[in-house]
Amino acid sequence: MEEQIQEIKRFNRFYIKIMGILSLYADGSSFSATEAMILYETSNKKDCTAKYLSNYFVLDKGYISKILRKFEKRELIERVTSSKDRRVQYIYLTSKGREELKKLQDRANEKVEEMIKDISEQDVGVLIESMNKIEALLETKNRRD
Amino acid sequence: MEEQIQEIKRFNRFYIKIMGILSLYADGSSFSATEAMILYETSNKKDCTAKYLSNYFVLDKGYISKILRKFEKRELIERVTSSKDRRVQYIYLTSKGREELKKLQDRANEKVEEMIKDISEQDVGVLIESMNKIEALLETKNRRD
DNA sequence: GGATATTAGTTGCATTTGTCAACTATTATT
DNA sequence: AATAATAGTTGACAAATGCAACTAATATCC
Repeated sequence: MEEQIQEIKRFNRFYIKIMGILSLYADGSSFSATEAMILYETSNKKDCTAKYLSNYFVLDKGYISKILRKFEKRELIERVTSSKDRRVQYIYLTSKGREELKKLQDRANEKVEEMIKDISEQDVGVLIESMNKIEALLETKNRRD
Repeated sequence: MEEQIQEIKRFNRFYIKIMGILSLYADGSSFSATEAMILYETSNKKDCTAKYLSNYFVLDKGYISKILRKFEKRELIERVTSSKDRRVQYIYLTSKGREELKKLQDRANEKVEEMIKDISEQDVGVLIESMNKIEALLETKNRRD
């Protein structure tokens, strides 16, 4: 048991490092990692709201609000007040927002390609299977929508 | 290929979230995540130096320097100038530093235990195997000491 | 051997990132 | 209607991190 915990922690350290090196979505400068994740989640989540983002990323709602304002200034998103509850604003990517997100994603794709470029096709299969197993085993927990 | 990349990226998002929720080493307040990693790595790496930490974590050396100074003030580390090269200072944990690190580690252990507490022993085995596979497949790259 | 370049670490300043608390507008509760 | 709760905003602030100039030491090159 103790030993298993150590192995899991070792993996976590390892993977933190991998992700740091990948810096997925860290493209030069136009978005911070957090901003990129928010942009992505906005497109991913149906009828996304500030509150959802704040819960999902466990980030202060004031901070989320500021990021969204910036996005709005840059015309990456638009906000539509809910007709049911006028406190709520749904967030949607504009076409420019989708474009920018796509650029980020393309860049992230390249980094992942780079990461696996020396791994045989078969081993990439093993890699993904392993990832899926981990996800399946851990995922039922930590659900919060 | 494209699909595999998407799966890997999905796993990365998933695992970022897991680690966020775990917040390993984020114990209340006495250390930030970065500080905790640095404390750990200081104990982990033989004859650790500021330069090593800066490279290893890809963090500004000025920033590292400040964290180390704080650690020194708190008497968690001590620095010993190398006799071969007096620009270099080796960093060692004091007994107080080891104590604090141990507290962090105990807390991190508890979180990992919590994470796997509803998973059968056998599945924990699968989990760890999967982690090890991922590590083995990715690790030959990204070596920098 | 001295001039010059490089390196490890430090320091002050700037920026980025994030938190907190007070506030507004709106909806829910009683 | 009165009060409480909720979604989001805002400004002041704190923490985390980067940058560039600096010092001291060592390495390199003539």
